Amino acid sequence: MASEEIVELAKRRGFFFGSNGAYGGTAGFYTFGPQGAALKKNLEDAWRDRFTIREGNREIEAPTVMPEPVFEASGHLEGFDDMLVECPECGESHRADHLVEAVTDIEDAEALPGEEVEELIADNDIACPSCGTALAGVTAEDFNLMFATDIGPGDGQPGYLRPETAQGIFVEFPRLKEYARGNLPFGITQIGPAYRNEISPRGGLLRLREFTQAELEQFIDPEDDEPPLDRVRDVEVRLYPAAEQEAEDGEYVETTVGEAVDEGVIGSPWVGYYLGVAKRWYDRVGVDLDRFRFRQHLAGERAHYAADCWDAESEVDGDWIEIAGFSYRSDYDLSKHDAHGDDAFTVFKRYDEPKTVERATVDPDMSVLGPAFGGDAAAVAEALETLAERDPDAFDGETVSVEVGEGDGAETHEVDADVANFSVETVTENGEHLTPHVVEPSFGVGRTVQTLLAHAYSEDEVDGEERTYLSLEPEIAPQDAAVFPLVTNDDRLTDLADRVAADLREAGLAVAYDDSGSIGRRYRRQDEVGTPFCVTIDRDGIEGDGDDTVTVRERDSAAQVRVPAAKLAEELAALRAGGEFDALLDRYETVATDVETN
RNA sequence: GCACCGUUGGUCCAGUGGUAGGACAUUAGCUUCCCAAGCUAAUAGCCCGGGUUCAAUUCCCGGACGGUGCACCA
Repeated sequence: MASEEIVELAKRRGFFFGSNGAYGGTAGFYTFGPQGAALKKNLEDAWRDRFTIREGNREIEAPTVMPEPVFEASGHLEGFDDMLVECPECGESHRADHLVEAVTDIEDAEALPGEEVEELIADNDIACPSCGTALAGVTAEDFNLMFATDIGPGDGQPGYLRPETAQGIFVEFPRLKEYARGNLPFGITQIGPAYRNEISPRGGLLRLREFTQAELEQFIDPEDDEPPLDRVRDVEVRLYPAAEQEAEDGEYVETTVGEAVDEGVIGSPWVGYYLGVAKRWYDRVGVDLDRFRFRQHLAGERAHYAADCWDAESEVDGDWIEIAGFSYRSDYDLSKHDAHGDDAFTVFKRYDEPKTVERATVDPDMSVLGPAFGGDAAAVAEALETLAERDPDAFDGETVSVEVGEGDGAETHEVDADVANFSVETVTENGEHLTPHVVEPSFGVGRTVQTLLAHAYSEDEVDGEERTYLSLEPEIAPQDAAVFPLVTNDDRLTDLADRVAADLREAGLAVAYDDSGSIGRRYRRQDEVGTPFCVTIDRDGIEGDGDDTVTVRERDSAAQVRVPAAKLAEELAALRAGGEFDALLDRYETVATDVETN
């Protein structure tokens, strides 16, 4: 399949299309049409079913706009931008930090301030790689990939559209841990939009400026918590480890989750567990597993906090695209927010047995320190505490000397040892505060939609006529069924068709009704949007002795079976929930149609 | 951001310095008992702005959008 055909079909049939066409269009923004929105919603429901409900996690919904300090803490404000220099001669833009790194020993020029990078460019006579023009004196412009906005009127506080849904979970951790009653492990999910002001949006739904993520943040105790690996131990996975990617003739490793974890191919059992869960889920929603792999991030591609990171990749139109990332983020995110935010981003971990420890403490007599040291008194007391922990022997003498202040203002004070009230106490510790580690499976919903369409796109011949159809899973297809009166010149058929469609809708099924054109044309319309079952009301079904029956036609095979109208909603609901159409062929009368697919 | 190419009914395309044509689709009617059938009719379009010109969908410049390559992708 070619993605042009998908794009054309998507536009024509209402899956997705570039937004704001009436105003010239806006790059990086796509609108999901009726079919696409339904498909996407079904996919999100399937994700929620698997990663929230069945994993015992809880879902939240956080705002998409967040204040600046959140991103100071997360590192996005500092690290989520690129320093660009534009050549005055040829107009080419280059990464300023990369240019500097290329000619100096500096390894992380991205961390340097702009002025310094500009100086380095001038001092090293760096020239434009494209045309050779000297770049000295050219301003290094920061281009931050976050959308900025103002919160509130006037000089309200600066805010940003979240570049990932994850931050909405991390910042609320102090409260979320309460809802988990302080117990690890627990998982929080969120499905929603995220925003990145991409320099160059490309490839339909593949790189957008607004896109939907489905993320799970699994909070764990790194020492004690282990994933239920046995549930997925036998799941077969195609792995593309970093070592194989770097090798001359690197190959896929076909193995099982259990083996890969046991042999250390997958570094983290938690990551391994979610690779297994995800693999099964991708199969369920209709990803072609022959065009699917897990690729490990190369060392250089990994974020510095990620111990191990794997992407789920699908092949679309000859290219491998990232559709999910599975990373072990350690305590990076929570530690950052703990340091920047007001609340504690830790949980209290109770020891199995309370520990009795001897601890050196001081209880300085402030009524002495106060008059003696004035404004420095509090600092002196604090210094005494620190000293007691570090060097209890210092309190053996008559006086204790502590240093207060920093740099030039530093002062050494002598304190009488007995004023410090030094003692070694025996205290009972019931536990400790620990910063949970985070395992993050993060899914791109739009990219998965694109994958499903590409993998479902099929062409064959029915009765010698070419047809295009989407072989979508019934659970995912935008419509559950379509209802047709075979012909419209018989009120009995149209009346029953109306009734059948209404009944199915009342039963919660998404049903299309179509009485326009020939029956073949109507089948093709539904085939092209992937409707798995078409229900046709014909005269044979109403003229017999017994109850009314209708025919149900399966999309891919065009096989038909005659089902009592009264049973229809129940049977279609079962099919949507994963039932096999072939089982209907056994239980009901099949309909000879002389139709051949190949 | 840069370079090249492109943009004509809903979709896919043809074409022209004097404002356009096809195919498919859609709608209505006739016909019609199972896979894009037929007949009749209808709806519907030159991406936006500026320039040249008596006249621009067509030529020129700029922009937007799309494709490809470069760069980028925490």
